[in-house]
Amino acid sequence: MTEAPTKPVTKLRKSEQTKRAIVNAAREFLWNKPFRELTVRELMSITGTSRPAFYQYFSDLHRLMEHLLDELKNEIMVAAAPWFEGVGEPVELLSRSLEDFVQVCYEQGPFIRAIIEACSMDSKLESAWDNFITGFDIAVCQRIQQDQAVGLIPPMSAMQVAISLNRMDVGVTVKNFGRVPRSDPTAVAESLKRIWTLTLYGPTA
Amino acid sequence: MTEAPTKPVTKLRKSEQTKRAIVNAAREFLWNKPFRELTVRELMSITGTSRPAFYQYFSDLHRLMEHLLDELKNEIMVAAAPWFEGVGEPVELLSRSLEDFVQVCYEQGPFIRAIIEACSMDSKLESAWDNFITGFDIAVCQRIQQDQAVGLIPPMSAMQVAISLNRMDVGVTVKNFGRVPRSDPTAVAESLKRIWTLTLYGPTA
DNA sequence: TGACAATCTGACATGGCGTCATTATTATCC
DNA sequence: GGATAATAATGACGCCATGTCAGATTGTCA
Repeated sequence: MTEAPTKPVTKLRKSEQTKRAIVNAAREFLWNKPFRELTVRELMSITGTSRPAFYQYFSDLHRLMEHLLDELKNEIMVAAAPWFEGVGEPVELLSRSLEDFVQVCYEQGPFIRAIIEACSMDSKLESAWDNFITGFDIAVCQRIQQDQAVGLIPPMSAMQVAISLNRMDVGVTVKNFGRVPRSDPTAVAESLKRIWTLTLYGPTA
Repeated sequence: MTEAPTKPVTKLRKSEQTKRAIVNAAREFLWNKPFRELTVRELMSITGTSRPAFYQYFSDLHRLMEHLLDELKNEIMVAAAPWFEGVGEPVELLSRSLEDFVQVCYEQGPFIRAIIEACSMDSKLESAWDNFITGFDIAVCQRIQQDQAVGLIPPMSAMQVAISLNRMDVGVTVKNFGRVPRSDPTAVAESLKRIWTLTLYGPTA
């Protein structure tokens, strides 16, 4: 995904290996400590190699976070897919999607928080995150309009509601799963499911 | 509020004046540019005085943001008060509180965003913000439980729902009002009112 | 083995930060 | 109004993290 297509197949063993080591070190660090305390020196001291070596793989720490964001995107998209694409009982689908979504957020909580915190410090990363979540807004909006067309969801500003519910998910994730020890994901999922379904489909739980 | 009670009344003219100038310069800056671009040098160049002078009033930029947070707290509290304390039709009160709340968020949007962004960079400011919003969580939670006791709000985890709805408000504020040009506050308020009332009081709009 | 490319490193320049000791400016009192 | 004490502002300093070299080291082929 990040690879250029015209790249020789051989000779990249060691390089990829070191890059992976850096990413792992970052994950290890960010699981327990906030992004603002992450420094290139400390990060590379975890991996064992020297500080300038970092810049061979990422132009700065924010690019590293962009890499984490890319990896996160995939996981999230898979989890949320059912409600977006699926045919079947909408309330049921939404419920399942939210459960899977919350599960991913639980597992990735500290990383998600780190990415969001890093956004405040870098313009490009901020744009990348904004693109990601705006895509989500649009997807939810379309799904709402789809169900509105068949009368399942009452008239309302689909986009505004989509934005609101998505921002809620993000905030709830950061609050409950952003730092270890994390909250119980079941209770969080229950609450989110209630708000989403009540807002969109009314009292049909 | 920030003043110590045992302070001589005289002799503070010039000092307060300069401090005010710094805060104003910060507001001017943050209305258009993100917090990460705010530097002590540039800030003081707006006021005309030299860089070290800044440290006579704030130990660093984050303390300055803490000051903005204090000023924000007051405005928000006043706006949200009706639903919290008031007696009367709960749905009506909630509706009014949300409208006033959204109005404040609209007016203060870029500052709110700046405060939140600054939180990522400073542990103390982060705590201050967390205390603020946690207080809000508790207040909302209590209000929910109060209405649950009389059967107006169905059984649900009051605290989880309070947290979720509050995080939604924050996220929506940052998204819609965080940068100029800002969205139309009426549409935003409509959407929030819908979600809050549907979630808590069911279809009674 | 020789030599070429990939990878790493020590050393440097930059820029913002926060803190002095010192100077300039107020404010107060006689 | 002028002297004096308190308060405010300044220039210069050291610190720390960053990002970038040129050069050394490593690994891999012919």
